[in-house]
Amino acid sequence: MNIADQTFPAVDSANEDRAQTIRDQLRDAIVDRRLAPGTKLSEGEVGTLFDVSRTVARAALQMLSFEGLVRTERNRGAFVANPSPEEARQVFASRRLIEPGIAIAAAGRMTPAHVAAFKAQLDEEGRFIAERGPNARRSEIKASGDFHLLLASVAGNAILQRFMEELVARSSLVIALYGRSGVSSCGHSEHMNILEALENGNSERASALMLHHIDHIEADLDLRVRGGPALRQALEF
Amino acid sequence: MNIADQTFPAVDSANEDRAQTIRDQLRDAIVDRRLAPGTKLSEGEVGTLFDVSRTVARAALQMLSFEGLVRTERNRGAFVANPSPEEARQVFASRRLIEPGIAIAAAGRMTPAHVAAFKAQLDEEGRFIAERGPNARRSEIKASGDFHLLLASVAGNAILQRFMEELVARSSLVIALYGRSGVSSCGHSEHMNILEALENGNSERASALMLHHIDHIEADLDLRVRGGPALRQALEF
DNA sequence: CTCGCAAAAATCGTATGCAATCTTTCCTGA
DNA sequence: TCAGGAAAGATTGCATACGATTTTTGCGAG
Repeated sequence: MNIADQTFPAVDSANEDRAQTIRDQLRDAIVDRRLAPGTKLSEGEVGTLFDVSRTVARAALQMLSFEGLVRTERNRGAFVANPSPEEARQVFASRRLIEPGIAIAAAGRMTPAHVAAFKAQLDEEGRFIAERGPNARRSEIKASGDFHLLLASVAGNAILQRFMEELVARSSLVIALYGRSGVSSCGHSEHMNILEALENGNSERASALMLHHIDHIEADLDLRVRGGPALRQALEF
Repeated sequence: MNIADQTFPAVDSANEDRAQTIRDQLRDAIVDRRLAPGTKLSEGEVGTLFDVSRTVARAALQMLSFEGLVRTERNRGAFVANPSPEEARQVFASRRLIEPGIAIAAAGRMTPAHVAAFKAQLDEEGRFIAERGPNARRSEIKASGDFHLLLASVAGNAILQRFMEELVARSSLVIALYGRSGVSSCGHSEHMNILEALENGNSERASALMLHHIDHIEADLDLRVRGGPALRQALEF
């Protein structure tokens, strides 16, 4: 897969920072797996695709590299990240540490508006699971991540929210790479249980459910190294 | 305080990324309080000081803005961050969530070499506390942060380590801004207690001590808004 | 046909230039 | 004297240019 095969919506909200817009689009493409891990993102190509100069494209790539979604090598360029099993484990270890606390914080701040937003989110999630098709799975992974991001935004801590944005994005990459199959529908019901606990203000239960949920997601991964990591990296897969 | 009043060591390890070196130096200057919150960091000045073009200076400032140490405003430039009391609370809320878990992870991975490194670190910390002088306090804050960074590196999770780097740096800013006085010596003894628990592999105790330690640090802050935050921001203080 | 090496092409790192925006200065009129 | 506003200056956003490094291509020897 080459980045030139992608098409990107025009950058219309021009007033804002263009590099940020490009970063968001590339992040979506990576998380959606439209850009495969290892894909080279050359500054020139990105610039041409988004109709900006290399300067702006470079800034966007730098941002993604901070988030761990792309890896940059000096004088060689930027590549869509290809997380190792060890990195995958660290992503989930971090989530286990942070997300139960976020669930507790969110439980104490739920409003009816939040509940409605969660319901809408879970509805959409359910719809993607019902669908069966090539990009339904992508949408499903994305929607599942959005549930966790919504939770983080309710928790009301901007720093933790940013951490979660990074962790969720990296998780999506990891799931795409190492995911076995269908914990997803199971995950959907777990999301609903978590929401129920949140609605009842039962923070302890929400926290415990979240912890189990993360364990389940990770348990669905196959993190055995296959073929040796050196070869994989050498082949840029 | 103006950035031009600062002096920076020459960038000698030239082979590496120059923007990164500049970022590190600026970060040290901010954390050490040699650059006051609100100080303008113009691309041109930074470039001149480090003898690079604005392109490179800009990249360094962008990195710092990702870490939350500088705030950038479009068409206006970059300023040393001036965390609000609310931001300060969020920093410590994040640390309360993450650091006890880091302590647990670290307790299971301590080696004699790690213990020695911690002892050296605590010795240095004690030396700075003994000293009394204008920049002894700076060094003290920095050394105190280094203890937490050392702990994070022992925990062996690169992602959490990066999160902690950001949180410790922002904490240093917060302490410099809102710190009352001398919990620091008290903090030193708490560090020693934590190390003791780590040495004994008593992860539960290390975790609990860490949580209290963070509480103590935050309790020493005076987070009441003085003069109204709008005014402060308007005056760039 | 394959291997090795040199030339060509592509890509990156960085400096610099120009237009747009913001800030400061200074002048004018009340 | 002071408010208002225009012009000058400073600074940022972005594009482009050029040397340095890497990758690819092409060619000749074995």
